[in-house]
Amino acid sequence: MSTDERTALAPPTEKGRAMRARIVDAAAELIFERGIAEVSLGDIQEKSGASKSQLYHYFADKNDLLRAVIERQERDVLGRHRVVFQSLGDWDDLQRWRDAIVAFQASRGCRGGCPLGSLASGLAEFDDGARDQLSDAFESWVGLIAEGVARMVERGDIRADVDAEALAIGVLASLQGGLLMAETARSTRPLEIALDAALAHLKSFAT
Amino acid sequence: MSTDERTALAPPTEKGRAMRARIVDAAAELIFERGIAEVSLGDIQEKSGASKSQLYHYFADKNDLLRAVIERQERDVLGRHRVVFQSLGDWDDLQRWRDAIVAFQASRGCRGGCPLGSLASGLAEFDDGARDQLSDAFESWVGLIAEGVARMVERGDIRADVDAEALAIGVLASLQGGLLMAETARSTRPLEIALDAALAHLKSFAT
DNA sequence: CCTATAATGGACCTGTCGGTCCACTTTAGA
DNA sequence: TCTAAAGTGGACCGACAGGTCCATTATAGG
Repeated sequence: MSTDERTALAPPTEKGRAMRARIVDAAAELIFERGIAEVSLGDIQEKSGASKSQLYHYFADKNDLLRAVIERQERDVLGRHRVVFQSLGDWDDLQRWRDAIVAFQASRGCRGGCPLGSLASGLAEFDDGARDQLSDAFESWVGLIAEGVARMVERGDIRADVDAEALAIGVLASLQGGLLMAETARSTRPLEIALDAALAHLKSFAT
Repeated sequence: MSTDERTALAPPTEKGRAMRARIVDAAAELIFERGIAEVSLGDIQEKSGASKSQLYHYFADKNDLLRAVIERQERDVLGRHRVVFQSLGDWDDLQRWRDAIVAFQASRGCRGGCPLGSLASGLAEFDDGARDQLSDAFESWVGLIAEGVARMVERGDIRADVDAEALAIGVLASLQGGLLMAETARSTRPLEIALDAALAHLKSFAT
């Protein structure tokens, strides 16, 4: 599969934008808790209260809606992590970041992995456009983490000769793998261990 | 969803076992290259040369077949990694393990992630039985890696006070995350970096 | 050799999926 | 105030999914 047509991003009226958002939100939530394969347009209709014609009024087809869902999850996830990494102060901040993620997964009973990670796994071999989108999302995420690392370098917490981007990629990979294993085992333990290992690796570059 | 009935594992005749294996192989391959959602029984029929009645002769339903696929992939993947970790000699062996994984993904053009990882991501919120199965598979995998670490401890390469299982979990998480990111980006770079970070973390416990 | 069981082919059924269509109502703004 | 565009409801459709059924052919073992 490759890219299909795309509908205009923003409906002209307030009402339209609200409806469109409700649809995307409903789809995102359903997909997060069931996986892409188990969500039909009918389910999305029911949850959002939209009618069939509304779905096709705001989106060209199911893939177009899917892309909107990716966009939304990217905004959501990156937004939450941005506030951490753009003001990364010290090692304690990083530890708090780790703890917050673990606590969040625990609060969900370890149901569902990473909103972006599971989309990536489910769409990578199905829709090249979606894969590109998700690849960009991961890249931005890495950039965010790398910014935090760079800030710690500036502050003198981390050695100046490190490759901040590579470190960031390592951290994100540990997070993704940890989330997948935690979801599968329904236990936060693998996630905790994976994140601890990632942070320990970071700390090995402490000044 | 929860567990359904299961067919007897081994057909009585040689012919039957062969046909059953062909079906599972075809299903495994299709699912690996397209994802679970994009594979229908019809596709599996076509690829394996089996008829509808054969599918339902050897498997209770689609989920039963899916479970057989998981079993097969577990045997396959763990088998390949077992030969490495059950004879883990030194750091060079680990490096060769890393290189082999990277080379394998590269040879596939980074299409498809981990056969077990993508099944886990796609089935965790859909079939509890499958999730348990995959959770066990990950656990065995961790056990394998931990064995290797333990062997290096015995040889005196790694400090004796480490938690081998925790280290193994960290390594597997990095592998899973790295594979997912590599699949999404269609580049082995994230995988290389993730594995290098994991091995560096291991080496930080070198004697 | 004979018979019970395994293996096979494929027509067929039913539900559901993504997607189309058209008639109707609401709303913005000239 | 009038009208064009936006928004909405829902009947409808063809394709295809998973799954059932039954008739037929191979085959193993007494």
